[in-house]
Amino acid sequence: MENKQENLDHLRHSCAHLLAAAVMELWPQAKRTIGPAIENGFYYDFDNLKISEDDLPKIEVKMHELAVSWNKFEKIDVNRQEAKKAFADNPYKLELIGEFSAKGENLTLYKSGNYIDLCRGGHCEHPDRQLKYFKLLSIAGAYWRGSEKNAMLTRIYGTCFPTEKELNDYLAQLEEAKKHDHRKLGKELELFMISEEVGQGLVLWLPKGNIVKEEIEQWVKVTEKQWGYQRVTTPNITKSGLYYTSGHLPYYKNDMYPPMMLEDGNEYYLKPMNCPHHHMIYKNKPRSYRDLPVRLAEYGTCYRYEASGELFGLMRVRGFSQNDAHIYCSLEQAVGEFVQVMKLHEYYYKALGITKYHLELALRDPTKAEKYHGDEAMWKLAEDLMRKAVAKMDIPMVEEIGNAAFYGPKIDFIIHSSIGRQFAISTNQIDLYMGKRFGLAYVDKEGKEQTPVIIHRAPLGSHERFIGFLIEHYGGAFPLWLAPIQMIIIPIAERHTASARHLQEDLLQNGIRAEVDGRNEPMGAKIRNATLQKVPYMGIMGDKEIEAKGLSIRTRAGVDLKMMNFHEVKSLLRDEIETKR
RNA sequence: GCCUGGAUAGUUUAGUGGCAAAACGUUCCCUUGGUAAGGGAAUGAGCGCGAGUUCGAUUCUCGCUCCAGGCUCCA
Repeated sequence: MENKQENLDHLRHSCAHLLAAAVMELWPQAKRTIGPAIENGFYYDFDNLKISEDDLPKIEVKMHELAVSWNKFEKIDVNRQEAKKAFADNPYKLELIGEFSAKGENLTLYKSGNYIDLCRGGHCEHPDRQLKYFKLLSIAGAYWRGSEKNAMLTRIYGTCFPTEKELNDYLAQLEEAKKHDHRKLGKELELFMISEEVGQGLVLWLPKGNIVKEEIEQWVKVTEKQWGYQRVTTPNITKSGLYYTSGHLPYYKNDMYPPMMLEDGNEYYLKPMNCPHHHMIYKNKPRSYRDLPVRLAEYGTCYRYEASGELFGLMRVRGFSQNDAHIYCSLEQAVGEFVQVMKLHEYYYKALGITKYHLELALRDPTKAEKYHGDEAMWKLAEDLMRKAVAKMDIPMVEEIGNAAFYGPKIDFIIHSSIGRQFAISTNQIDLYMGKRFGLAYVDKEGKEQTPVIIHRAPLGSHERFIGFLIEHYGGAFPLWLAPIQMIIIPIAERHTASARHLQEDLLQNGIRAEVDGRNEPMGAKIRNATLQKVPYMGIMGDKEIEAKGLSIRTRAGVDLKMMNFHEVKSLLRDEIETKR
């Protein structure tokens, strides 16, 4: 398995060489930089190259032409002088050569056909036979070495497979993924919109999308009550002082909407997070160790002024409502509470059929101490507590250096969408820092004042991101309990419409979201429309059905469930609505 | 924020330096049907916004806004 991946990487890296060779033939003035294999293909970055996607086919043709003469990759060992001479006109390669030789690494060139590149190796054996099934996918800008301080290069993405079938399957999968894009489905199914007049990154929930949102929210309220949370509501704006206390101001000012100045001289900010508000509620009265843990939950609306290029459908927005809560507990309770938080995640995800996810432990970057608050011992303890809790679970975890919050490490749940995108849905922390900043306290058994540990958690992230994820997860075909329209009744002819309306009333009374398609269209057209709208159940009503006081049921998957009487229809739907969550 | 590309009826798209096209949708008429599109008619954009070039700009140029693919960032 591992070997297979390695072979694939070698193939793709070889293909990157081929891409660079073709580009250099077509645009000799371009400066090559690097060209690695990546998860689903490869890329190569160039400076001084101005091309558009229309040029990609031309490059592909040239690649096929060149590949014929590439019977092998020949390794050439060189010393520093030789390497420098070979890339004298390429500052990027010179930079790399300088670094490699400073580290004492051997310098190697690889020659294939007439093309030579600086490379540490890792290629396929027979490029002329193996480099056949590739496709250039897109071009993009990318900073040299990933730093926005550096030059913006032109990146060409492509992919390559050992066989034509694998390539075609992958390309078909990309096409399929486009159909599941939540932005496309959001428009087609009328779930949400973003209006230029309202503002970038500000979501307007349409009636159908709002049903999904409210169903989720209702479910969360019931569930979290059972799990020992108390619900609160806090306002969307706050005086600036709270954010100086938290330490977010002035450092994160750029990520907040600018303040409103009031006549009394106070600045008010739209809240970028709910934490300080919940802290104020905790602080509202003296707390005893007997009260702990205190778990305060809210679908809190936050605003963050994300950079315009970051905005992405529902997944990255400027205004959103978080499935947020803060748990105030003693140090001894922290691990147990954190375990419970992770179990709540598992409960939610299992119910929704989300099976692919992992944890990401975000630690601070020790070389950038100035970015972080708090002392060494606090960071160590917070990390240890979270690791202890994770050890009790069976969820894969990766570690990321440098992604920590400024006041502590965090653990994100990353869930994988059906079309291969990954999203950080939920951020969780054991926070040993903010309690002190906000002067939070409880009285312990000995009558001494202690600072509570704060656990931040948001299993379902924000409504916006989470529903965006669910749209892609289900491909728009929501389970019955979430479906905006649960059943559509299709009268065959106009004389059946009154009975259809009558049944609709009955279903509505039974808490089932039913509609009637009363248009003057043939039944086939109505079925087609309901199927495209991914309505779970269609109920056909004609003479036979009225006669038998029944309904002929068809699912959106095209399965004919035959005629049922009204009572059976109702219990079929009610049972499914109640059990499928 | 940065790079590249885009913006034409409610939606999806075609197109042109000289009156702006189609399909779907919507409305009406005919049809009253048995499991993924029955027929006809009408309606609807002045081509993202602003400026420039031109006799004339939706089309060319510049700026801006928004969208897409990336990069960077993400309390």
